[in-house]
Amino acid sequence: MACWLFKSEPATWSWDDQVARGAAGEPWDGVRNYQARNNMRAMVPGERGFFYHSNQGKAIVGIVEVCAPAHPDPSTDDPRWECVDIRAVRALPRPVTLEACKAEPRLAGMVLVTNSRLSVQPVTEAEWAVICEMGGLDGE
DNA sequence: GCCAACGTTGGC
DNA sequence: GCCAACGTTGGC
Repeated sequence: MACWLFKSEPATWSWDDQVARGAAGEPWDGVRNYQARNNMRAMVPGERGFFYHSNQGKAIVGIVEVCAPAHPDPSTDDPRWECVDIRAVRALPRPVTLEACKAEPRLAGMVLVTNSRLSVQPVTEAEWAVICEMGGLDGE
């Protein structure tokens, strides 16, 4: 199973907003970047991702699950754009900051570190495990 | 608030 | 198809 990372500015859509949606989840709409869209197209329901707060917080704060495969983005009529739905799974006991990721040698190749502008990113299994450990989870 | 990095657009 | 101009993102 592939792992992912979703970035959001908390002022626009925060982890708390995501949690408030509960099991119904929320379309991850508004993405207007081909690489990010392609990543969402590759997602399969049940796969998990990290939820990252950009700008304010700059930390991975929770884990989400893809609950609907890619479908047309409801926020536009442009057929080029698609999105998946995600739902909150759990918060990380300890948020993992961008600073901490940069300081961890095992995460040197992580997209969040090397291309911070990509809003929907792939995460390797190894990176997933390291961040779970840093965040206070044994594995997930 | 600044600015560097990056992606997209559009003229040629 | 190239590339300059522009807009946006996001760390600092």
